[in-house]
Amino acid sequence: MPSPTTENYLKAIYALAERDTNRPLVRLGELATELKLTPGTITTMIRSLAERDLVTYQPRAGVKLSAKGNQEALQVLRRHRLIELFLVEVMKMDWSEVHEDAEALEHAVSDKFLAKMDEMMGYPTEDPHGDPIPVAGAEIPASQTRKLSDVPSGNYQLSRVNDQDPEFLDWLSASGLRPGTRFAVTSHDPRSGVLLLQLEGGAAELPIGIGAAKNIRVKPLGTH
Amino acid sequence: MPSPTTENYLKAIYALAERDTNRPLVRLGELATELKLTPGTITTMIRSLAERDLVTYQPRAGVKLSAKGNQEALQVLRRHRLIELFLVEVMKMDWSEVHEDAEALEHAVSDKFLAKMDEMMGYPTEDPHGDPIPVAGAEIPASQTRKLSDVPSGNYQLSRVNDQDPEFLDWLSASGLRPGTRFAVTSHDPRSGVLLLQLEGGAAELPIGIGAAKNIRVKPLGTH
DNA sequence: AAAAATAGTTTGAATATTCAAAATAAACTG
DNA sequence: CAGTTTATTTTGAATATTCAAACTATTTTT
Repeated sequence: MPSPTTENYLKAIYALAERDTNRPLVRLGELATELKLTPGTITTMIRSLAERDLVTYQPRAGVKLSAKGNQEALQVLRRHRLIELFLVEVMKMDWSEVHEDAEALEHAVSDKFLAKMDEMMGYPTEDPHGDPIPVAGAEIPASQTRKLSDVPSGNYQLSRVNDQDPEFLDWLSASGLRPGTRFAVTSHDPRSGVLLLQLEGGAAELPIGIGAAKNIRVKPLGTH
Repeated sequence: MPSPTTENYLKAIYALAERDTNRPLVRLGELATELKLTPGTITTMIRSLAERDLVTYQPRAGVKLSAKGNQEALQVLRRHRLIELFLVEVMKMDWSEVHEDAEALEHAVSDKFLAKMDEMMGYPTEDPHGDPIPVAGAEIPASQTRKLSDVPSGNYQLSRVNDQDPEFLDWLSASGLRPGTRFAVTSHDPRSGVLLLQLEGGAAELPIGIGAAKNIRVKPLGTH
């Protein structure tokens, strides 16, 4: 059984690789930032992960999850997301306050407890942020979504939110933006760095910065 | 925040002190057995706990929880027992399989999550084994119960079970013995080491060994 | 291409936790 | 009480994880 620390490294590598879709290698510096550790620590730990065949390590270039490491990472992710959903659905906690709790619990829940949660919620496939809940043994379908920051004007549905900052999540809910919400991008000004969204049923247009939009993934809808 | 390891030591000291009611000092050897660690390890760790004022340590004699250590221990116990009850009541897990899960989760749950569980179950005062759930800031009332192994013939109500072994717990439930169950002790033979119990509504008498009876605490009932 | 900036690695050290084995103290025994 | 047994402590060492600071490779600038 990998230690919590190991699990966190694998999760971070997975997340970074997915973030800027399909970068072949994750640089160690990114990991240092993500995990808030010093570069030297990362190098040391990555060496150890490589010895255990959890990652492929190319010194000075970066790391990549091995098949084994990927599987591990998906299991952690599954636990994390199932727990988040559980906290929101069953424990009635707010989606903005649920991430940290899940972060701790994901290293402590047994398979049995996990199975109970899963069953209790009817085998859900998405967590409260719209992220897919990996299933043991199954591939995660390559996401059909695009970053809100990269998208032309048109109609979209909010798919996932890749930022766990409670402030941000609160602002999102307050603005009516949740996974599943439909809206139109009415303008996108690269100079000011502001997009304007027209929510379904929303009166005024909602401005959102490019930086924030990077952490939001959307699914294009027909122009209907 | 004490580490999980620290929490486990404190919990173990508390449990051992309570077990043979009010021994002034817990010997390090008992701790070694309880925690399944070598004696040297215990000595080392106890020294560190003493430095942090969590215990009073008398070399070669034993340890005692300090006020601070006691408070810590009670908090861990509260978490543990609330979680056990939650797993049984809400997650529908069997009381015999719940201990290990709680053992892991007790170091990972946030105050918020704990509060939600507490509220959800209506602020319960006892866990599935009949053990009291400590409340922050409140004393635990000195238990009015006696060990089944020490008790004369008469009527009793099962109060607590101080053994987490799933086999044992399963046998107990199968025999109809749960916290709250009423029964009479009809005979107690110190030579054979067997007690006979007559369960309320139970047809035959139930024999139980002295060793097992030591881990069961009962409340005397009037001879009614 | 030499200089400067950036990213990554190495080294030496610290902390927390654990073990095995040797040393010591205390308790028990005849 | 001398000898043995048992409990505890000490010592030396290991593992996992982390840091700071010195060093090195790579990339970017000029």
